[in-house]
Amino acid sequence: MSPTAGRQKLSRRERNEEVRRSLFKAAGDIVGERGYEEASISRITERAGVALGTFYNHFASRQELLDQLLPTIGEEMIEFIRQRTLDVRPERERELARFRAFFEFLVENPGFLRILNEAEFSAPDAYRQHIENVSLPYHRILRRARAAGEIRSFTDAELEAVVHILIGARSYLSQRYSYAKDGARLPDEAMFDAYAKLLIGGLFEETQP
Amino acid sequence: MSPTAGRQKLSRRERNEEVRRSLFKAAGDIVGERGYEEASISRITERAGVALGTFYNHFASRQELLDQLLPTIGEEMIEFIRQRTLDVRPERERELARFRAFFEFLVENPGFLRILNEAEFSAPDAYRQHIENVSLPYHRILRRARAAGEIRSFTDAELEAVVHILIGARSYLSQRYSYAKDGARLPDEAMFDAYAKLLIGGLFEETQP
Amino acid sequence: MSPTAGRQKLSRRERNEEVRRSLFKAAGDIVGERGYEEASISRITERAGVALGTFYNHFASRQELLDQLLPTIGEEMIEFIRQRTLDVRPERERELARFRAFFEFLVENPGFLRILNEAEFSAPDAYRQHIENVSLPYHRILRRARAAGEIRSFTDAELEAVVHILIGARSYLSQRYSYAKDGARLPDEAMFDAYAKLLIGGLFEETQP
Amino acid sequence: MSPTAGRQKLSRRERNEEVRRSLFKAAGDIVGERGYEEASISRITERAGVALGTFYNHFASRQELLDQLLPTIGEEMIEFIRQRTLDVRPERERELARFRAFFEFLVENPGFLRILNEAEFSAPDAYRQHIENVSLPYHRILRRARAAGEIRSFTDAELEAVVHILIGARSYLSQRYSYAKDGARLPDEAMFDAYAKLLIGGLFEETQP
DNA sequence: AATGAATGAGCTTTCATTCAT
DNA sequence: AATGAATGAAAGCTCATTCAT
Repeated sequence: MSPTAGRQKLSRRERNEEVRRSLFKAAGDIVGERGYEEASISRITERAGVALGTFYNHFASRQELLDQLLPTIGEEMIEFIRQRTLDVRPERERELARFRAFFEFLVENPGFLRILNEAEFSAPDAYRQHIENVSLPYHRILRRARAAGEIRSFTDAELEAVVHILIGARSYLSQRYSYAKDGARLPDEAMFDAYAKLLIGGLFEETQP
Repeated sequence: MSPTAGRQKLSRRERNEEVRRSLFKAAGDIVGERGYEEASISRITERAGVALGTFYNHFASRQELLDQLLPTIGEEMIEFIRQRTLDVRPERERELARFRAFFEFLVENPGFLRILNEAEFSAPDAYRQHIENVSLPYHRILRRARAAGEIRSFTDAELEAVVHILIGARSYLSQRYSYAKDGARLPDEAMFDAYAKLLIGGLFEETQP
Repeated sequence: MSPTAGRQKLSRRERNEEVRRSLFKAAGDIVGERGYEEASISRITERAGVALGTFYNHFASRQELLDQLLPTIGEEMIEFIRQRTLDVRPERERELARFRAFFEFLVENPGFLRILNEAEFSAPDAYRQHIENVSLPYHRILRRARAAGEIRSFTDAELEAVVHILIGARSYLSQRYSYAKDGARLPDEAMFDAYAKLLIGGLFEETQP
Repeated sequence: MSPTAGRQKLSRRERNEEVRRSLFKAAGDIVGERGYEEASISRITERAGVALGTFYNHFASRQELLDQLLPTIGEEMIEFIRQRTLDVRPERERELARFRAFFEFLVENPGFLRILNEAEFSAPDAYRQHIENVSLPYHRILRRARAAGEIRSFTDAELEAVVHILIGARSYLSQRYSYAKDGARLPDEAMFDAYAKLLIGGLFEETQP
C-alpha cells in the first residue's frame, strides 16, 4: 500500500494547481503587506514553500503573476459586494449598501487596498482591467436607475464621470480611514452619512436668493 | 550695489543652486514620466548633465530628494488653484472653479499626477504631508461656507469625509481623463457638469413616491 | 554501488561544494597576498572564475566569508603543529618544537600571517575566536607541565599572561623574519636559540653581587 | 584697533601650523577610535573644523598624513618611556619599568594601540619605521647591558630576536588587557609578575634529571 | 514538474582627489 | 591659504531569469 493511500491522493493535475495557488496566495499576501516592489520571486517562492525555479513552471514571468493579482481579487470584491446588496432597493439604498460592503470587504481583505492602489503603477494593465471591470457594470447600474426615474437628470457621459467620482471617493476614503497602521481611525458613521448626503441632495444649497 | 550685479557670470552660490535645481527638475521629470522606481541616481544625474557623485553634494540620499518632490510641486499646485479662484463667489462656484483649475494645472504639469499618486507608496511621508496640506485648508473652506449658509446640513466630521471624497474624485477623474497615453480622452464638459450636478443637488432623486 | 560511483561527472552537490571551495580559496589567497581590504567580491569571484552574483549563492555577505577564513585556516595551523610535536618530550622541548612548527607552517602557508594579523581589525569576531582557540589549549598545556614539575613557579594568572607573551613573540618574530617581501631574512637559528634561552633561564642574570 | 589686537595675533606662519596640527590631531583621534579605514578626508576635516579642500593645502595626500601618525606618536611614546625610566638601575629593573611605562602610556593614549597595530597594514611604511625606531635603541640597550654583565649569554643576533619577542609580548598583552571595550580586564599584577619571571629565570626548569 | 546555482546588469552610496573661486 | 562642488571609479548587494540535473 502506498504511504499516501487512504487520503484522497491528489492527481498530478491537482498538485500542479495546488502549487500554483500557493504561489498566487503568497504573492498576494506579500504585495498586500509590503507592496509590489517587495514581491520578489525569491520571497514569493520562499513563502509558498517551493523552490525558486518552480515559479517559472507556473508563471512565465514575475509580471505575469503580478498582473493576475488584482483582476482575480478584484472579481472577488465585486462578487462580495454583489452578494451583500442583492436584494436592497431602491437603488439609492443599494448604492449606500455597496459603499458599506466595500469597506466590509477591506476589513476582511486588509491587503486588497495595497494590491489595488499600487497596481496603477506596478501592474498597469491589471489596473486598467480592474477599473473597467468595476466601472462598466457600475455605469450600467446607474443608467438603469436613471431609466427607472431614481436618478436625477444626468447624461450618459455625465454618469460615466459619476462612476469615477464614486470609485475615487471610495478609494480616498479607504486610504484615510482604513489603513490600519498604528491606531488610524476606523471608518465611522460620519463617513457613511457624508456619502449618503452627498449622493442625496448634494453638498451645496441649491437656492441662492 | 552688489559686487556681482550686472551680467556677471554666475557666482559660486548661484551655480550651486543651479545644479541643485537641475537635479530637482530632472528628478521631477523622470518621476512624472516613468515613476519613482525609475528615478535612479544615474538617470537623474545623466538628465541633469552632471556626474553621478555630484548628486550627493546636493542631497543626502535618493529618498531625500524624492521626498521633496511632491511637497514642492504640491505647494505650486495649491497656489496655482488659489490664484485662479481668488475672486469667484459664491463658494459653490468657487469650488467648481477650483475643480477646473486643478485640471488646468495638470495640463501644464503633466507629470504631477504620477508624482502625486505614486508618492503614496514611494514617498509616503511626502504623501501624507501633501494630503494634509490640501485637506486642512479645504476643510476650513467648507466649514466657512457652511457658516455662511452656502452648504447644506453637514457635521464637521462629515465635512472632513467630504473633503476626501472631493479629493478622491479629482484624482480618479484625472486618471481617467488626463493620462495622455495613446489618445486618452481629454477632460470634457460632461465631467465638469457631472461634478457640478453632484455637488448641487446630488445624484439621486430625494423623493420616492 | 552508488549511481555516481566511478569516474562520473561531479554531482550537483559536489559541484556546488567545489564552487564554494574555490570562492573560499580565492578569498584566502587574496587576503593573504593583499589584505582583507582588497578582498572585494568582484576580485574574489574573478579569481574563482565565477560571476559576481554567484558569490551570494554561497555566502550571505562578504563579511560572512571573511569571518570564516581565519578560524578555518587557524584550525589547520593548530592541527599542523599538533601533528608535528606529538611525541616530543619533555614539555620544554615540545614548546621549542611547537615554535619551530609554527614557522614551518608559515613557510607552507605564506598568506596565513596576513589573514591572522589583519583579522584583528577586519574580522574581529574571527580573531577573538582564533586567539581563544589557540590560547586555551596553550594555557592547559602549561598548567599540566607545571603540575609535572617542568615549569618554574607561576600562578595560573601568570601562566595566562605567559601564553599571550609566547603568542605575541611568535607573531612579531614571524613578521620580522618571514615576510617574504624583497629579500627579508628567513628565520634563522639565532631566533630559535633566543627563544630557547629566554624560556630556559630567562634574559637577565639573576644574581647581582 | 584691530579686533584681534591685545591677543597675541598669530602670524600667517603660526596660523598655518595651527590648522595643520588640528588636522593631525583629528586624524589621530579618528584612527584611534575607529581605525585608518574610517579616517576619510571628509571626516578628518569635519573634526578639525576646516573645509575639505583645506586638507590638501597641508598634506599631499591622505596617505601622507596617515603615514606621519605613527612615527610622530611613536616618538612620543619612546620619549614617555625614557623619561619615566631614566634613573632606574639595574637594567633588569629598568626593563620592567619600561614595560610598566608602556602600559601607562596606553592608559593616557587610548588610541595609540589602534594607530600602532593597524599601521602594519594601513600605513606599512610608517609601521616599519616605527618598529625600527623602537627596536634599534632597544637592541643597543640590551647589548650594553650584556657588556655590563647584566645579561646572560646571548649573541647579537639572538638579542635582536629578543627585542622582537619583547615588543611582541607587549603588543599582545596590551591587546589582551588594555582594550577598554565594555569591561575588559585592566592590566593586572599577574601580567607584570609573569613578565618579570620570564625575563629573570625563564619559564622552564633548567634541570631535568 | 521541481530544483537551486549561475548569471550579470543594475542599484545606492562613499571617497580621494581636483580645481575654479 | 581656504573653500567646497565636481568627478567617476569602486564598493556591497539584489534580482529576474535561465538551465542542467
